[in-house]
Amino acid sequence: MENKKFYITTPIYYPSDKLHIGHSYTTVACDALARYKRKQGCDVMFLTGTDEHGQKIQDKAAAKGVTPKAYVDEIVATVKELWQTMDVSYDRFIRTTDDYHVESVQKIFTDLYNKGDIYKSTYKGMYCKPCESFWTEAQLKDGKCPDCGGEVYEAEEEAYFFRTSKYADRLLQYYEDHPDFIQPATRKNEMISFIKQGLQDTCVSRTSVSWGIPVPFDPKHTIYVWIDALSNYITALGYGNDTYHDYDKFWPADVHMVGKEILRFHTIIWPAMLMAMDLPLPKKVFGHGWLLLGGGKMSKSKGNVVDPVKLCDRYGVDAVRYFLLREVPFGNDGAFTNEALIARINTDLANDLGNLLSRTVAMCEKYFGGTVTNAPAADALDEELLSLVRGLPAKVDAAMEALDVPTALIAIFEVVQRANKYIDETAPWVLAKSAEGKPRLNTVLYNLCTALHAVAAYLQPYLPSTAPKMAEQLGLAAEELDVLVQEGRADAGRESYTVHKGDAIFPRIDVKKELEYLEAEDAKQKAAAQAAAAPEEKKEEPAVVIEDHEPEISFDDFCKVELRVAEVRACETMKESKKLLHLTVFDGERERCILSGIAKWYKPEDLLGKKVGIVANLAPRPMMKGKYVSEGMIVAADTPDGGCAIAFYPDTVAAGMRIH
RNA sequence: CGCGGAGUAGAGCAGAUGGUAGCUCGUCGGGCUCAUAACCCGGAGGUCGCAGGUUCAAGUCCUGUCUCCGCAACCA
Repeated sequence: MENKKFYITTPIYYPSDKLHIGHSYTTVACDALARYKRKQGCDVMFLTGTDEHGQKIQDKAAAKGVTPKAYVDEIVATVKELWQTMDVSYDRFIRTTDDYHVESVQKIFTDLYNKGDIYKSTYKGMYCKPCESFWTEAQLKDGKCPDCGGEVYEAEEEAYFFRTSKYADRLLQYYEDHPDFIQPATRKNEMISFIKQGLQDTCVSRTSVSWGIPVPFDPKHTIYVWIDALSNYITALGYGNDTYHDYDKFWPADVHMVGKEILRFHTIIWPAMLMAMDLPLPKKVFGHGWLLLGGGKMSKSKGNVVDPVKLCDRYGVDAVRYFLLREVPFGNDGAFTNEALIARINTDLANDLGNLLSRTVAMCEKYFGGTVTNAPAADALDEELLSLVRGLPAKVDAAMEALDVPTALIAIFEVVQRANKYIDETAPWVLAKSAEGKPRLNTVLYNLCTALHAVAAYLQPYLPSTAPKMAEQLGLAAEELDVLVQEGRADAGRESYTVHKGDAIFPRIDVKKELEYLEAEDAKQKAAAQAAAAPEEKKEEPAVVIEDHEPEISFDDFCKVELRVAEVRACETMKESKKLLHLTVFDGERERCILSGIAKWYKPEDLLGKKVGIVANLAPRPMMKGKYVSEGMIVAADTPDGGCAIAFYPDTVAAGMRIH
């Protein structure tokens, strides 16, 4: 059999903060696929890494008083630790700050420039010098700057653009010729309609961001995310550099696994770049759903991130891996809850799998001193169990080929469930009571061992540390599991099994106790996030770690922010927007219009007549394509649930009073 | 106004090409005792968001409508 190759990638993660369980989800899914392919004998390249450039990291590092590189070095160390903790078997880890990547990216950029697919242009628009802002014709107010009302003039702000628009037709054609390119299929239509709305060329350089790869022939420009980040999938193989030499072997990639939020970049910009470079396109891009928490996407500022390290420490890596791989339906969003996590561990792993192994091994020892021998299946019940076992490889393979990991696991657990039922049907403890029942008893236990042998073998990619434990109890060498998967068989047809009882592979969790513990932990974390989000709050809050500090400013700088009390004189929802409230406030001198993105949490009547704090000297901002101008900002604190809380002043405070 | 997704048993979800409404958890009842108070069987529970329409037949197709959630315009 030829040695097939398999190249799979995770997105490269942005190390502005520690990674959370959502990142683990993507990466563990890739790991399962990579491990499965390796077991089948494929030559696998599993790539992951970090995307380390850009403004946000530059800012974060500055706030912390360290260089960007030092900042990301620290985070990247935690990323690698996380993958080690979670048994992620990546073959290569790329950092966009790696020298070889930088070298390749500069070559790619130059190459595309020479081919005419990257061109230098300017932002179209009018520039207002005092505001340092560009405006489109539509945004201008009477031909003047909508911010300050000053004169604007055409300016020549340079930037490089990639000709994405040129490839629109070829992309659509490609989707049609390769119906499996975008997975799952439902997302394909979104991409098609996005292209049909008309593609803009992509801005691929910035002059305002310094933390990045310089454009080699024009160093005041920094290469902006797309070309830098997306090309990691080929630079990591040695494209354009001499550090690696696997490009010919592994490109095109078999799968780019990405979150649905970045699917567009991977199915439009990246393929267009490859077309421009005359390189083959990846075979599949899979946009998976999100692991939702409390109905929303996880985010650090909401204080609702789940730390995978904590979970692994408490429940074991394989339990967490199993939850991630099993709980989220194929291609859909899934919810993370403590209850669901514990339920999965208890029901599937402890009750079904762990207990099956335990009872089987216990009976082998109790009735036969540990050794059961092969005997022909004599019964319809035996055949039912064994045929399910024999059908397992095909089911798992079909699911894995479709990248449907949960279905592969379901197939494996069907065998587990059938085996538990088989025990009930054959009632070994009854057979054990009579001498004439002994041969039958041996057959039953032997068949159970066979089923468990198959289960352990096929579980390896998903539960890499559990499978060997099972093998040990079943008296199998680790290689004996591999042989089955490699040959696509499930019925080992072994002469005999000599088992050894061991510890429970998944101890059952006390649900009530555990939920109490987890809720206490969550509350702790929320309090920390709340305090971090509103550091100016009172001291009675528990002491917590505050992240996102701003750099120190002088008192004079603070005084530049004119905070004032204002009275809400009118407040309405807007038919044009679900998120905005349209407020008319009196600031002591005049009424002004403020649009605030708080409609989700406040009703007009909640605010009407109230005294609130506003930023009074904030530059007016045109919104809704210039239909409205918002003249200020309501002062509000973030809340842990992602909402916000507005501070109200007592009626005794007159509108217009300064807030310090 | 726009684009996309979703509304099916208490909860969470399946239900290509229309033909007796399924799964997991929970619940109720039973069985078993080898096993991690685990395992196995059975029952109850749904007018499939609402209103029309096509059809011998619609959760499944069509029209309208309500609600929820994302995305983009817009949360200074």
